[in-house]
Amino acid sequence: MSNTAVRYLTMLRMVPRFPKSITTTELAERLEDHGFSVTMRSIQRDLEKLSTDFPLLVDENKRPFQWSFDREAAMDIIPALDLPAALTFELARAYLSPMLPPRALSHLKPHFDEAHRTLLRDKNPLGQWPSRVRVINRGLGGQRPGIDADVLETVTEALLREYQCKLTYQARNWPQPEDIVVHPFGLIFRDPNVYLIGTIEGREGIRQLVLHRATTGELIEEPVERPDDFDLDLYIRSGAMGILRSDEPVFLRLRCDKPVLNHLIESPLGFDQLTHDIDDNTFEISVTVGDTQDLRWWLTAQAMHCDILEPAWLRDDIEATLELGLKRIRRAPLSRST
Amino acid sequence: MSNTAVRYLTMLRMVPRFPKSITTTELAERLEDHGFSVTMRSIQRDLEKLSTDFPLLVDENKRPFQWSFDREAAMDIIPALDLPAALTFELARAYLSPMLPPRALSHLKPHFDEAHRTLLRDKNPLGQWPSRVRVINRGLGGQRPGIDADVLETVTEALLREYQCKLTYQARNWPQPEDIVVHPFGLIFRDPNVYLIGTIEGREGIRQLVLHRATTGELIEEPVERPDDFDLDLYIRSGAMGILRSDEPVFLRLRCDKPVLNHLIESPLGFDQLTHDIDDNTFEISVTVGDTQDLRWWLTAQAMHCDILEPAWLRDDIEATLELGLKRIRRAPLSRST
DNA sequence: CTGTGTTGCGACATAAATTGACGGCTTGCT
DNA sequence: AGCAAGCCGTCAATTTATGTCGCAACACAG
Repeated sequence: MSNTAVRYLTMLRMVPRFPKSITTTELAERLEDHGFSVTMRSIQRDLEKLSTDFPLLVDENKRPFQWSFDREAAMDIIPALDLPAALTFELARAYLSPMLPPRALSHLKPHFDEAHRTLLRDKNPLGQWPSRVRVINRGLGGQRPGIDADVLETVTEALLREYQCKLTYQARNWPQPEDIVVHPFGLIFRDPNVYLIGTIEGREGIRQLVLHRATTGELIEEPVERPDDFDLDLYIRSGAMGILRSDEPVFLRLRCDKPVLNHLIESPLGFDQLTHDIDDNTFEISVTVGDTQDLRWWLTAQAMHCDILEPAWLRDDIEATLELGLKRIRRAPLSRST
Repeated sequence: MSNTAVRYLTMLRMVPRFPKSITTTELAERLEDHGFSVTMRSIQRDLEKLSTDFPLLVDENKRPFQWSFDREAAMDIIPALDLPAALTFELARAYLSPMLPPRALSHLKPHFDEAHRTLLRDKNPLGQWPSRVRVINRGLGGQRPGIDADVLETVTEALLREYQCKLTYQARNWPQPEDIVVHPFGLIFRDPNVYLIGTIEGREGIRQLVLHRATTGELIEEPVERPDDFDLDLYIRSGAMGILRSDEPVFLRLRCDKPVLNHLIESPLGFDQLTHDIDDNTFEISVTVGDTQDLRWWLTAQAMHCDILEPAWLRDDIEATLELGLKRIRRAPLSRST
């Protein structure tokens, strides 16, 4: 194939989205790396030709011209999205919107937009598609705390490139925001919050920084100092996040009422789930699951619909939770007591 | 710009992923629509040239050659994903994997792969990125029931194009699978299941079909017969899905213990949430939320950490749930009783 | 302010490619 | 068998792409 066309494509992929930019000289080098040896002149001509068909922006003020791709511009996918794929993108957006911080979502926006356009344009003359599909999200529907535009970007880049970064941060118990230098070890997305795990320069111990408490972020091009034996999984399992009570999986055996918990049969809790009917109104399942907070919540709420046959300690746990809850709710303040 | 290169791009976008295909003749027509008038001969030549640089497949057995794009092939995005965008894709995958049926996810796979490669290749010589980020999912971590490859595809296409479709389906109370013709009205994704809402030809009433119970699907190119006044949102709110107890939002007032429920302060349950401290160990929040099943679960499990000040009926509800649960768990079968 | 190096751009000649046209050939269908 | 559609090789005319040169504009350092 005429390597011209391929070179065009390669060039297009090299031009970054707007805030960033690239110069002809850089392009020349990078093309060289890819095996295209062409004159600078050609690159200049190419860029101009391309900008008639693609949303390329030039800043002609700085002298090595700064070329960038329109920030919002639709992405071009090859091959074009087909209908099911586009629909899947829509679903993804519905699922992710309440889960990911808005800033992160914005990176996916051009892609979602492309999918959206495909759905509207392609075959659906009525444009009625949005009225045909609904996603019902689980959870309490809380809001995600807002994360600063730059902070997330800085932190992810620092993490991936193993650099330090500077954050303006105010922990819950700090009287006021401080500028801190962080050595990032890892990032944990846990439903409502995003945690940066790392050390703060000049202070002891591994910290968890809740990203929405940071207001500014800046990359520092200094290598991270990290203990060789740090391991994010071990850190999480150590209980530092207060999530998993234990690393041990739980072998769970439940006796469930039939109409109410039928969905357990069709959506097993784990890969090894075994189900067998006891009588017309009862069935038992046995399955290995992770010992999570959510599991306890669910069992607590379902206690009236099932018996926890095993493990005994978990049943005792739930019983205690129920007991404490009931005790408290019974001596609860009157509704109008504030 | 030389319209050759643009034509190449346009052609590439027209070639669908593998199971589907397109012929030179079709391409000629569609290119004509896009304003490229070229000989068939050129198109033939183009396709051959392109296939040296792109994973194009040809079936030369059928006589109008069938061209398609490699099903698994990496997508090409213009411009290339930058680091934060690629990371966001990774996160999206982590969040979505347990949420979406595998078949739907497979449509996103090429895109996730592209992101993955970007992360590994681009700037991260150590390839250590996967050890740096974790997503901790909520929920019980159950499996999604498997949905047949064709079924989801057929159903989405039927929905979008307003056609009927034929499914081999076995409802829970049917003795054996039957072939039914469905008039699809809408699709509802609700965490573990996907529901197709519509009518069955020759039977009364609007049905909910759980997609994983269908084994085959086939598009029927006949227009859907749907009441003009059908509205998916109204349908859901009518309680048909057994989700929302009421359409009415709940005005919730909680008195919470401080260290345990601190996260409510930072991740409000709703936009109008107001918080005020009572003393060092207690705070109150008031907020409007949807009356969902999940809300009740959560309140039940949190009963030991907070008082439900309002609404009284919800408190009574939770109290009843706790009471029944406790009663049941206390007279539960012994652990070794099976 | 002045040189120096870099970058952009117009022009031009050459090399390379694209393209349509034609004709022979295979394949599938009637 | 006959016909139509589609694939492919070939070729000449045309269009493009590319390197090179020269000049101008700009950036920067001294």
